[in-house]
Amino acid sequence: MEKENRVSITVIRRLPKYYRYLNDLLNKGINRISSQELSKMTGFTASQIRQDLNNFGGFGQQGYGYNVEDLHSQLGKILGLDKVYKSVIAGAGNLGQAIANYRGFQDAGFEVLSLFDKNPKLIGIKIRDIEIRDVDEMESFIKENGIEIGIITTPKESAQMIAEIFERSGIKGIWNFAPADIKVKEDIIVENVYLNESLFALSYFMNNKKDYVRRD
Amino acid sequence: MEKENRVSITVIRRLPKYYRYLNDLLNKGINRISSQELSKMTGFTASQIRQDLNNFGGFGQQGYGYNVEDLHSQLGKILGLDKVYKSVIAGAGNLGQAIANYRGFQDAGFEVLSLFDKNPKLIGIKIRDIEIRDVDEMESFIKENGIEIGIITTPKESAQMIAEIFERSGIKGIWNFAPADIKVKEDIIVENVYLNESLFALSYFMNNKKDYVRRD
DNA sequence: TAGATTGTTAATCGATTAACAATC
DNA sequence: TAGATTGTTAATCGATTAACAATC
Repeated sequence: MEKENRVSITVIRRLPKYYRYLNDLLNKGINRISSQELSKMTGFTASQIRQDLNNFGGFGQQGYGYNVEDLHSQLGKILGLDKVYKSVIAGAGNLGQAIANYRGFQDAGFEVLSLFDKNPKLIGIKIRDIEIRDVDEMESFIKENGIEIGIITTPKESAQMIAEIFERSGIKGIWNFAPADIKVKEDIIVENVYLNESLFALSYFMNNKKDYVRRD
Repeated sequence: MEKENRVSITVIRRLPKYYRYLNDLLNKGINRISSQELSKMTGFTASQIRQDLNNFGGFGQQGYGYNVEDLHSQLGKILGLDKVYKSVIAGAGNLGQAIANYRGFQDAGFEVLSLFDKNPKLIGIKIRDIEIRDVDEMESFIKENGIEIGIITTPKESAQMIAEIFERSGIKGIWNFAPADIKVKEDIIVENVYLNESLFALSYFMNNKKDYVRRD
């Protein structure tokens, strides 16, 4: 809704972290927090935290700090977590099933309506009430059910083909776990989770410990 | 081996991407590439690519570009992918099983020797030859087998406890999938994969499309 | 040799940190 | 009122881009 001049991506990537910490505070029953205390928890500087939050408005109060519940709910709105998103998972292997099973995503408003696979052995099986269907039915399922998010957990060879089905079906966002760059039209948002790249970075840091110990 | 003054983390995080593209080129039988061509493929500027690579040495040749096979192998060495790492997975649910099953990691030299869980129903089962053992045996298993990497795929409530077992056992690097910050002694490298944060970022970008369409 | 492309320095841009007046 | 802490501007730091001489 804001007509801000586009908040930088590095800021956006920190928001979910703030949100998570605020959630922890909420669960602990703490209802007031200063940027300094948040700094200790998150490792970001207090200055940066205040700067980040002020991209979206002045949520704090001088002399007091931030109200945890309020800030949590504001960040939730900013991140779009006040809505429910319907999603499907393409690829019903272990990773797809792991995501379908994970309560955390459902709790945050991301609902998985179906898994899809081409393996006949999997088709018909249910993961926590969520049926695995034939990938041939995916396009019509997405259209009929107003699915907004498509999740790719297939091998990389199938990723582009799946992405194209998503595109044809009117999907708005793709969460891609395949180690491949998928190409879709510009207004579809693609968020990649490159597990390889994360593992390789771990490997690098392990081999160059001296330089990176206690990095953040 | 290098005694460089510590290459910036943003550079390190791009290396696995270069490595992946070079791997694709290798598989296509292409043996020569310029920074300009790499730029087109990766979306990074040619200038940035040359800068990044020159943190580690001059791998190119004026007037020619880079030899794909050579650069690939150099990056592999830099990332530490020329070694084999022994790892164990704590948490034998879907996510743990997905990782144990994923050939890509084994191919890159990350070998999973065992999964661990506390659920008696899972203990004894094998995932692709990899046995699921009782988490009570984890510490001794790690010590006896010289395990270097511990992977956490448990619910967040158990993550810290698992991390402490890893620490006691002499683990050198932790790949953490639990949405929690784990605290271990400084010289253990921790690489976190926060799936929630990735999903929330997707949600944000979907809700602010106008500003972020065709971001990179 | 002429053309191409690197390696590297300098210029620019953007992000982080510091500082402090405003104010609860 | 005194103390605390924000919101915000200015200063610093670091990362990216541009430019070009070196050289294959």
